[in-house]
Amino acid sequence: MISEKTKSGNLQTVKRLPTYLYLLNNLNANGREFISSTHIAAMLKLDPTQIRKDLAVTGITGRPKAGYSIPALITAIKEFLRWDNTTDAFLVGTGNLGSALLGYNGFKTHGLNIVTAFDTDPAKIGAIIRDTMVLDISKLPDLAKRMQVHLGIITVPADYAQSVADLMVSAGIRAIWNFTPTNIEIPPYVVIQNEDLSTGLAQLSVKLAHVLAKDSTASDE
Amino acid sequence: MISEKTKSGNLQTVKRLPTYLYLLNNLNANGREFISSTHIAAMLKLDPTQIRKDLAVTGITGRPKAGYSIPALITAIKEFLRWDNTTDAFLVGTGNLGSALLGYNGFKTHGLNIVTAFDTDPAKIGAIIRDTMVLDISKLPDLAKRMQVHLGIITVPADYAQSVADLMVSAGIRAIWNFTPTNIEIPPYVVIQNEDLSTGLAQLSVKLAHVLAKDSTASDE
DNA sequence: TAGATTGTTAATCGATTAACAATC
DNA sequence: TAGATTGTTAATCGATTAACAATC
Repeated sequence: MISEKTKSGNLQTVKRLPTYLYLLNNLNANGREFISSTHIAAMLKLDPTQIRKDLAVTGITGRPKAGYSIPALITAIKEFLRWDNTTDAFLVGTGNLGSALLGYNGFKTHGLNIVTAFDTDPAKIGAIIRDTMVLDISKLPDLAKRMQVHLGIITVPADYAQSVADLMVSAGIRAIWNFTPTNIEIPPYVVIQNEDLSTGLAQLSVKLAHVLAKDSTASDE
Repeated sequence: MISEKTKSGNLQTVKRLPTYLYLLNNLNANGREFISSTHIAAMLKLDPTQIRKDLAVTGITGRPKAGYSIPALITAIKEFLRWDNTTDAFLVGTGNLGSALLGYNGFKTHGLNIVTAFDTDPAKIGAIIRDTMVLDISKLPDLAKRMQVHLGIITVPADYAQSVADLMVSAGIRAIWNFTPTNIEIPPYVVIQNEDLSTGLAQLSVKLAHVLAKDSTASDE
């Protein structure tokens, strides 16, 4: 029942879909049934044509004058993002960030289920952090194969990121969510998503400097 | 001593600079003094021309045959990103993610100093989380003005994000790092950086589905 | 010197935005 | 009906990549 054309859309579109989904869920909770691209665009300060192009990848068509069915869009976006089914994942590294991710409830509505956490620290192994058991990392390969887990989350110190990734790959993990600044090398049949916070901080720093600089030159404009 | 041309570069370049910086710091720690765009490109799997274009925004020029001075690049990138001086910040919301950010040591090397945390929960107010004091949110406006804090980090539940942002803006905060999925409305003289994890998860989900789908159609290629 | 490398201009690629006929 | 809205093609914009003279 997956779209035959596999019109996967571009990655920029994929990045915007969760934003639309969040907005649509709010509208839906308010009992609203239809929404036009014009209205979505106004709320998100985006271009209406872009909204229509983005929504087109879900296969949902709108109705002239009425717009798009909100429940239909919600279902279709979730299906497109594979958030309609649960994907099991392993997390390695139960420090501050790892523990925070284990406790983040939002993942459940995004089809992500962190089934087991791993660490090397004997003080942590055997513990239960936010309802998730922490096992010795040596147990990962065997468990990954038995549980058919394909997604791995890396929240270890940067120096260990590559070796954890290597272990994951050898265990059959096919997708890695990397929260370290390390540039991890992986084979072509594995995908990686880098979620390094310093990237966002860099952008914010530059933007802040820019907006503060404008203050002093305001008289020039 | 800030560049007179204010050649701010594009945001894509800014996103890549922390990656270069991390790599350069590693090379520097190994005692290496020069590196060419060709070698950086090979290590990061990027285009050499893109590396040269990106590095040009820092004002550092390379030497034909030798490449770029690693220490000079490190200094220049840090200066460009404003990571050479410390910026004070407030954090609102001391849940799982907020606590994790308070404990993240990496921020120090990026010039970010979270001076105070805020919450509304009486059980948390007065506590000290990872060496940072937690105050009642009602203290934020006064303190922001007295301490001249311009950067705010939002790690509250999504429903409260807008009201926290409004409070920050009224207190003189000029840059907001938003970790909620909420589309926050801000005046034009304030900048925002959205760091919603679900965006990255969406991309990874689609990529994983794509790579798993390839397995079954491998015979077609 | 010979050749690896830079810095920059031109060409290409991809994503965003504009224009507009079709439609309910 | 009149007009708000869709879906799509064409135009524009911006970022990446190719080409290459200058250079150490």
